[in-house]
Amino acid sequence: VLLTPEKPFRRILTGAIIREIRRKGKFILFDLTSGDTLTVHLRMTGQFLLSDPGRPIDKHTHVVFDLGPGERQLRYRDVRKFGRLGIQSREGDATGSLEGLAPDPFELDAEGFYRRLRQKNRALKPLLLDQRVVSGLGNIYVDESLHRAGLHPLTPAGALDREQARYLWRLIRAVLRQAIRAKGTTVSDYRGPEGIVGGFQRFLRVYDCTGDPCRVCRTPIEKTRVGGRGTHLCPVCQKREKPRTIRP
DNA sequence: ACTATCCCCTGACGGC
DNA sequence: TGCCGTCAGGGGATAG
Repeated sequence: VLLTPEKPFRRILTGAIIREIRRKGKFILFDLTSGDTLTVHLRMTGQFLLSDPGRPIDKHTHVVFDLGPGERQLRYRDVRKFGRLGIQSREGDATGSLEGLAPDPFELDAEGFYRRLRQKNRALKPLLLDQRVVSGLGNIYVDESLHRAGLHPLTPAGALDREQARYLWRLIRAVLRQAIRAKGTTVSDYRGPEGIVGGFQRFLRVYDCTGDPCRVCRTPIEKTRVGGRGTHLCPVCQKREKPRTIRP
Protein backbone atom coordinates (compact mmCIF):
# COMPACT_ATOMS: atom_id res chain seq x y z
CA VAL A 1 0.00 0.00 0.00
CA LEU A 2 1.28 3.46 -0.76
CA LEU A 3 1.01 7.07 -1.87
CA THR A 4 0.40 10.80 -1.82
CA PRO A 5 -1.06 12.08 1.49
CA GLU A 6 0.54 13.00 4.79
CA LYS A 7 3.15 11.42 7.03
CA PRO A 8 0.95 9.24 9.24
CA PHE A 9 -0.72 7.97 6.12
CA ARG A 10 2.48 6.85 4.46
CA ARG A 11 3.83 5.46 7.69
CA ILE A 12 0.77 3.41 8.50
CA LEU A 13 -0.23 2.37 4.99
CA THR A 14 3.17 1.51 3.51
CA GLY A 15 3.50 -2.24 3.52
CA ALA A 16 0.19 -2.66 5.31
CA ILE A 17 -2.04 -5.63 4.70
CA ILE A 18 -5.80 -5.20 4.43
CA ARG A 19 -7.45 -7.80 6.61
CA GLU A 20 -11.05 -6.85 6.02
CA ILE A 21 -13.17 -4.20 4.33
CA ARG A 22 -16.29 -3.11 6.16
CA ARG A 23 -18.95 -0.45 5.86
CA LYS A 24 -20.65 1.59 8.53
CA GLY A 25 -23.18 4.14 7.39
CA LYS A 26 -21.52 6.00 4.56
CA PHE A 27 -18.01 5.12 5.68
CA ILE A 28 -15.83 2.49 4.07
CA LEU A 29 -13.47 0.94 6.61
CA PHE A 30 -10.27 -0.86 5.69
CA ASP A 31 -9.08 -2.87 8.68
CA LEU A 32 -5.35 -3.47 8.54
CA THR A 33 -3.49 -6.33 10.17
CA SER A 34 -1.62 -3.73 12.22
CA GLY A 35 -4.85 -2.97 14.05
CA ASP A 36 -5.20 0.41 12.40
CA THR A 37 -8.15 1.26 10.18
CA LEU A 38 -8.28 3.41 7.07
CA THR A 39 -11.58 5.27 7.10
CA VAL A 40 -13.02 6.71 3.91
CA HIS A 41 -16.01 8.90 3.16
CA LEU A 42 -16.64 9.56 -0.52
CA ARG A 43 -18.98 12.50 0.11
CA MET A 44 -20.32 13.80 -3.21
CA THR A 45 -17.95 12.79 -5.96
CA GLY A 46 -15.38 10.48 -4.41
CA GLN A 47 -14.63 7.28 -6.30
CA PHE A 48 -12.48 4.23 -5.80
CA LEU A 49 -11.36 2.86 -9.13
CA LEU A 50 -9.26 -0.18 -9.93
CA SER A 51 -6.79 0.66 -12.64
CA ASP A 52 -3.88 -0.89 -14.46
CA PRO A 53 -0.74 0.75 -13.08
CA GLY A 54 0.33 1.88 -16.54
CA ARG A 55 -2.74 3.99 -17.17
CA PRO A 56 -2.14 7.73 -16.89
CA ILE A 57 -3.37 9.31 -13.67
CA ASP A 58 -6.12 11.76 -14.45
CA LYS A 59 -6.20 15.20 -12.87
CA HIS A 60 -8.86 14.35 -10.31
CA THR A 61 -7.06 11.34 -8.89
CA HIS A 62 -5.55 12.27 -5.53
CA VAL A 63 -4.40 9.01 -3.96
CA VAL A 64 -3.01 5.85 -5.52
CA PHE A 65 -2.72 2.61 -3.58
CA ASP A 66 -0.35 -0.01 -4.91
CA LEU A 67 -1.87 -3.33 -3.95
CA GLY A 68 1.17 -5.45 -4.73
CA PRO A 69 3.00 -7.02 -7.66
CA GLY A 70 0.70 -8.08 -10.48
CA GLU A 71 -2.28 -6.36 -8.89
CA ARG A 72 -4.18 -3.40 -10.20
CA GLN A 73 -3.92 -0.12 -8.35
CA LEU A 74 -6.74 1.25 -6.25
CA ARG A 75 -7.07 4.92 -7.12
CA TYR A 76 -9.00 7.52 -5.20
CA ARG A 77 -10.54 10.10 -7.51
CA ASP A 78 -12.66 13.02 -6.40
CA VAL A 79 -13.65 15.92 -8.65
CA ARG A 80 -14.97 18.18 -5.88
CA LYS A 81 -12.50 17.06 -3.22
CA PHE A 82 -15.16 16.83 -0.50
CA GLY A 83 -14.24 13.24 0.33
CA ARG A 84 -12.14 12.33 3.36
CA LEU A 85 -9.58 9.64 4.07
CA GLY A 86 -8.50 9.16 7.66
CA ILE A 87 -6.66 6.80 9.96
CA GLN A 88 -8.10 5.33 13.10
CA SER A 89 -4.95 4.29 14.82
CA ARG A 90 -4.84 1.67 17.49
CA GLU A 91 -3.15 3.81 20.06
CA GLY A 92 -3.64 7.56 19.75
CA ASP A 93 -6.46 7.55 17.23
CA ALA A 94 -6.34 10.41 14.77
CA THR A 95 -8.01 11.80 11.71
CA GLY A 96 -10.43 9.01 11.01
CA SER A 97 -12.73 9.19 13.97
CA LEU A 98 -16.28 7.99 13.57
CA GLU A 99 -17.28 9.35 16.93
CA GLY A 100 -20.92 10.23 17.24
CA LEU A 101 -21.89 8.21 14.20
CA ALA A 102 -25.25 6.52 14.75
CA PRO A 103 -25.92 2.88 13.89
CA ASP A 104 -26.96 2.32 10.28
CA PRO A 105 -30.20 0.65 9.18
CA PHE A 106 -28.58 -2.78 9.28
CA GLU A 107 -27.30 -2.34 12.82
CA LEU A 108 -30.51 -1.04 14.31
CA ASP A 109 -33.92 -2.64 14.60
CA ALA A 110 -37.31 -1.02 14.13
CA GLU A 111 -37.84 -0.55 17.84
CA GLY A 112 -34.48 1.18 18.16
CA PHE A 113 -35.40 3.44 15.28
CA TYR A 114 -38.73 4.28 16.89
CA ARG A 115 -36.99 5.18 20.13
CA ARG A 116 -34.66 7.50 18.26
CA LEU A 117 -37.44 9.54 16.73
CA ARG A 118 -39.95 9.37 19.52
CA GLN A 119 -40.68 12.71 21.15
CA LYS A 120 -38.63 14.60 18.58
CA ASN A 121 -40.09 17.74 17.11
CA ARG A 122 -37.75 17.85 14.18
CA ALA A 123 -39.05 17.25 10.69
CA LEU A 124 -38.64 13.72 9.45
CA LYS A 125 -36.32 14.41 6.55
CA PRO A 126 -33.63 16.43 8.34
CA LEU A 127 -33.75 13.85 11.11
CA LEU A 128 -33.20 10.94 8.73
CA LEU A 129 -30.30 12.80 7.13
CA ASP A 130 -28.68 13.40 10.52
CA GLN A 131 -25.90 10.84 10.77
CA ARG A 132 -25.96 11.06 14.57
CA VAL A 133 -29.54 9.77 14.56
CA VAL A 134 -29.31 7.11 11.85
CA SER A 135 -26.34 6.74 9.55
CA GLY A 136 -26.12 5.78 5.93
CA LEU A 137 -29.09 7.66 4.52
CA GLY A 138 -28.49 10.45 2.03
CA ASN A 139 -30.76 12.70 0.07
CA ILE A 140 -31.73 10.17 -2.59
CA TYR A 141 -32.64 7.35 -0.26
CA VAL A 142 -34.52 9.58 2.17
CA ASP A 143 -36.71 10.99 -0.61
CA GLU A 144 -37.32 7.51 -1.99
CA SER A 145 -38.10 5.99 1.40
CA LEU A 146 -40.51 8.76 2.39
CA HIS A 147 -42.41 8.46 -0.86
CA ARG A 148 -42.73 4.71 -0.50
CA ALA A 149 -43.95 5.19 3.05
CA GLY A 150 -46.44 7.89 2.03
CA LEU A 151 -44.89 10.40 4.42
CA HIS A 152 -44.29 14.09 3.91
CA PRO A 153 -40.67 15.15 4.61
CA LEU A 154 -41.86 17.86 7.01
CA THR A 155 -43.88 15.50 9.19
CA PRO A 156 -42.73 15.98 12.80
CA ALA A 157 -40.82 12.82 13.63
CA GLY A 158 -42.57 12.52 16.96
CA ALA A 159 -45.94 12.38 15.21
CA LEU A 160 -45.26 8.82 14.07
CA ASP A 161 -46.68 6.12 16.26
CA ARG A 162 -44.83 2.88 16.78
CA GLU A 163 -46.48 1.15 13.86
CA GLN A 164 -45.81 4.01 11.45
CA ALA A 165 -42.19 4.16 12.52
CA ARG A 166 -41.83 0.42 11.98
CA TYR A 167 -43.41 0.73 8.57
CA LEU A 168 -41.05 3.53 7.55
CA TRP A 169 -38.10 1.55 8.87
CA ARG A 170 -39.08 -1.47 6.82
CA LEU A 171 -39.22 0.64 3.66
CA ILE A 172 -35.91 2.35 4.42
CA ARG A 173 -34.26 -1.03 4.72
CA ALA A 174 -35.97 -2.32 1.60
CA VAL A 175 -34.80 0.70 -0.41
CA LEU A 176 -31.22 0.32 0.84
CA ARG A 177 -31.13 -3.41 0.22
CA GLN A 178 -32.39 -2.96 -3.30
CA ALA A 179 -29.96 -0.12 -3.96
CA ILE A 180 -27.05 -2.18 -2.67
CA ARG A 181 -28.13 -5.12 -4.79
CA ALA A 182 -28.29 -2.78 -7.81
CA LYS A 183 -24.78 -1.58 -6.94
CA GLY A 184 -25.67 2.01 -6.22
CA THR A 185 -27.41 4.96 -7.81
CA THR A 186 -25.78 6.89 -10.60
CA VAL A 187 -27.36 10.28 -11.11
CA SER A 188 -24.19 11.59 -12.67
CA ASP A 189 -20.88 10.83 -10.96
CA TYR A 190 -21.15 7.59 -9.04
CA ARG A 191 -19.12 4.70 -10.37
CA GLY A 192 -18.31 1.33 -8.88
CA PRO A 193 -14.69 0.24 -8.51
CA GLU A 194 -14.71 -1.25 -12.01
CA GLY A 195 -15.86 2.09 -13.38
CA ILE A 196 -19.41 0.97 -14.07
CA VAL A 197 -22.52 2.93 -13.20
CA GLY A 198 -25.04 1.78 -10.62
CA GLY A 199 -28.48 0.42 -11.37
CA PHE A 200 -30.80 1.86 -8.77
CA GLN A 201 -31.57 4.99 -10.78
CA ARG A 202 -33.98 2.80 -12.73
CA PHE A 203 -36.01 2.35 -9.56
CA LEU A 204 -36.18 5.98 -8.50
CA ARG A 205 -39.77 7.12 -8.01
CA VAL A 206 -39.28 10.74 -6.95
CA TYR A 207 -35.59 11.71 -6.88
CA ASP A 208 -34.65 13.25 -10.22
CA CYS A 209 -38.23 12.58 -11.40
CA THR A 210 -39.55 16.15 -11.20
CA GLY A 211 -42.63 16.54 -13.38
CA ASP A 212 -43.00 12.83 -14.06
CA PRO A 213 -46.30 11.26 -13.05
CA CYS A 214 -46.31 9.61 -9.64
CA ARG A 215 -46.40 5.85 -10.16
CA VAL A 216 -49.15 5.54 -7.59
CA CYS A 217 -51.54 8.39 -8.48
CA ARG A 218 -50.17 10.00 -11.67
CA THR A 219 -49.81 13.42 -10.02
CA PRO A 220 -46.65 15.19 -11.25
CA ILE A 221 -43.72 14.84 -8.84
CA GLU A 222 -42.73 18.17 -7.31
CA LYS A 223 -39.37 19.47 -6.25
CA THR A 224 -39.12 21.69 -3.20
CA ARG A 225 -36.55 22.57 -0.59
CA VAL A 226 -36.50 21.08 2.90
CA GLY A 227 -33.74 21.82 5.36
CA GLY A 228 -31.74 23.35 2.55
CA ARG A 229 -31.83 20.17 0.48
CA GLY A 230 -33.56 19.58 -2.82
CA THR A 231 -36.60 17.48 -1.99
CA HIS A 232 -38.76 15.44 -4.33
CA LEU A 233 -42.24 14.31 -3.43
CA CYS A 234 -45.72 13.47 -4.62
CA PRO A 235 -48.05 16.16 -3.26
CA VAL A 236 -50.95 13.72 -3.18
CA CYS A 237 -49.36 10.54 -1.78
CA GLN A 238 -47.27 12.44 0.77
CA LYS A 239 -49.61 14.68 2.68
CA ARG A 240 -48.30 17.05 5.29
CA GLU A 241 -51.21 16.17 7.57
CA LYS A 242 -51.60 13.21 9.83
CA PRO A 243 -49.53 10.33 8.47
CA ARG A 244 -51.24 7.05 7.79
CA THR A 245 -49.87 3.59 7.46
CA ILE A 246 -50.65 1.63 4.35
CA ARG A 247 -50.09 -2.09 4.58
CA PRO A 248 -48.28 -3.42 1.55
C1' DA B 1 -32.02 22.04 20.70
C1' DC B 2 -32.81 23.41 16.18
C1' DT B 3 -32.81 26.34 11.95
C1' DA B 4 -30.79 28.84 8.23
C1' DT B 5 -26.79 30.19 5.74
C1' DC B 6 -22.39 29.99 4.09
C1' DC B 7 -18.50 27.34 2.73
C1' DC B 8 -15.50 23.65 0.84
C1' DC B 9 -14.72 22.56 -4.89
C1' DT B 10 -15.54 21.56 -9.76
C1' DG B 11 -18.38 20.94 -13.65
C1' DA B 12 -22.73 21.07 -16.14
C1' DC B 13 -26.44 23.62 -17.83
C1' DG B 14 -29.62 27.51 -18.90
C1' DG B 15 -30.28 32.33 -20.13
C1' DC B 16 -28.65 36.35 -22.41
C1' DT C 1 -18.50 31.71 -27.98
C1' DG C 2 -18.51 33.82 -23.62
C1' DC C 3 -20.07 35.34 -19.21
C1' DC C 4 -23.02 34.83 -15.21
C1' DG C 5 -26.02 32.58 -12.03
C1' DT C 6 -27.73 28.19 -10.25
C1' DC C 7 -27.41 23.66 -8.89
C1' DA C 8 -25.47 19.02 -7.39
C1' DG C 9 -25.63 11.99 -3.83
C1' DG C 10 -22.37 15.66 2.07
C1' DG C 11 -21.34 17.76 6.07
C1' DG C 12 -18.90 21.12 9.20
C1' DA C 13 -18.82 25.89 11.19
C1' DT C 14 -21.29 29.63 12.73
C1' DA C 15 -24.91 32.92 13.78
C1' DG C 16 -29.56 33.53 15.46
